[in-house]
Amino acid sequence: MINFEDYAKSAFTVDNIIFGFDDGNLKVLVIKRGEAPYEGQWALPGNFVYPNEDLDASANRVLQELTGLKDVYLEQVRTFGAVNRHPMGRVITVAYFSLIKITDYKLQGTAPLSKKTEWVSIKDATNLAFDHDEILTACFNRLKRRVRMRPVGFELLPRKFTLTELQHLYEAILEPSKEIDKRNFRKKILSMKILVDLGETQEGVAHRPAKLYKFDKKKYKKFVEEGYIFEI
Amino acid sequence: MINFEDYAKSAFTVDNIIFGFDDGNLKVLVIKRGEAPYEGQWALPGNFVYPNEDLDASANRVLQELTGLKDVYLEQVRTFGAVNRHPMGRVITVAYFSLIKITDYKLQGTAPLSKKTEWVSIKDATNLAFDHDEILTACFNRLKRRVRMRPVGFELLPRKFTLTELQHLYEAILEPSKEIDKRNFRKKILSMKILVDLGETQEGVAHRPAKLYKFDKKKYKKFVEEGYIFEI
DNA sequence: AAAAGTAATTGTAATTCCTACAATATGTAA
DNA sequence: TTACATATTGTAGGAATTACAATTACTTTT
Repeated sequence: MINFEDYAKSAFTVDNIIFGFDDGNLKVLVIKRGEAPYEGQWALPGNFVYPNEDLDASANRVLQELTGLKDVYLEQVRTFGAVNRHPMGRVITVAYFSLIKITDYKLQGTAPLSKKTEWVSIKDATNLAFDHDEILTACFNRLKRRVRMRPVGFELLPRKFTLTELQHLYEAILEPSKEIDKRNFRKKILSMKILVDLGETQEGVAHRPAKLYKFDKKKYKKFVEEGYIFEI
Repeated sequence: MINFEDYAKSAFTVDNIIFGFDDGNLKVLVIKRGEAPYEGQWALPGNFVYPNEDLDASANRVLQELTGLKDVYLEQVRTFGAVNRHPMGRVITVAYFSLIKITDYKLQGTAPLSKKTEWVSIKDATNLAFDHDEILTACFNRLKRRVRMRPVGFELLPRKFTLTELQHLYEAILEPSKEIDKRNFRKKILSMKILVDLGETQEGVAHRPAKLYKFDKKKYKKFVEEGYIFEI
């Protein structure tokens, strides 16, 4: 139970919007609130920033408490501070988003918290508590832009993936735009030379198995130093 | 004199980095601090967020108190909250930047505050108080990106401008990249059809006078609704 | 064993966009 | 009248983007 007196007249929090990709859909992790305000409603994961905690550290903590994961992609998006955004006082929140490999999360299994969590498709994540609809929209918009300018999409895929999976990821995120041409997408991605053909293929599929690739982070970094600019 | 007790254990502020364009150079407005900490050092303009004030409103207030201007381009950039960024306690700051027509500021003349302010070229704005060097860098980087994806450069120019002035503006902001080809720049900008030829020319110059243009905001908005994406 | 089903893989031509590059025009100052 | 300073304009070559469909490799069904 949070005692608001402890946080003085005003408080600040971080919210960490956790994105995952599963079953061809972009998903976000939501939490059912166990206490007022908005008890019983779904909300985005967040927490107060501790007095001796940097902002990024706080966002990472929220992630780790929920998923057990650390060292994942994390990006600050925007700070929300409308005077009445929190019914119990002035609370300013710094919004972050994380990109995780949803399979890793599944392996962790039980979340170490008693909170009820759920992955929901981005389009179904509405009517959230507080101003979380607005926060989610801002984070999703940022992700759409980010994914086109930096190779962060790989953070959402398993280490080994097929080109079709990668394309589906882009389609799920950029959705409203028209669908992507298979040949042109492959041409473009492969021409970047930041994927490694692992020489392996899919197993257990009822059709021609696809080749598996992985993202070559070191090579990408080297290219960046040489002035390369990722864009899709 | 600020009494830190009033802001409890932690406080939040906004910093508003005010950019102007003058004499072919991108400039920022800095303030000489009149009190501890960092007394006598240059700093970025900022202030505490009042209890009943939204964040954007707070940033606008900082701008207006300094320049008398309102209704100018304002954008939130990032929030800085390192535990020890402020020597007198935990202070989290939300960084914004504003783009103003420096000529308008000059007309205002005397700043209504007793603070000593100065326009300095972006490259000379170093050794600022607090973590303001880092904040300025973040805002400048954001501006570089923004100016290529949205037609915000016009906010820094007088209402009527020449194509050469516009090009110089882009060169000043994107500087480190190679200089822009005159013909290609004009072709590109004019092909966007978001500039209006005012049918007037420069006066008082010792050479062929250039045509004056203005940015057609309404037309741009209509194009955006039709799916147009500005890029330079 | 053959056929049907399913998704993976691959190339080319047309078009659009980007880049490099220099001569002429229009004003003021000497 | 000449010198000076900057404004204005076009074209050709190369690069990137787009549109578009047949063949391949594997599993499942008959």
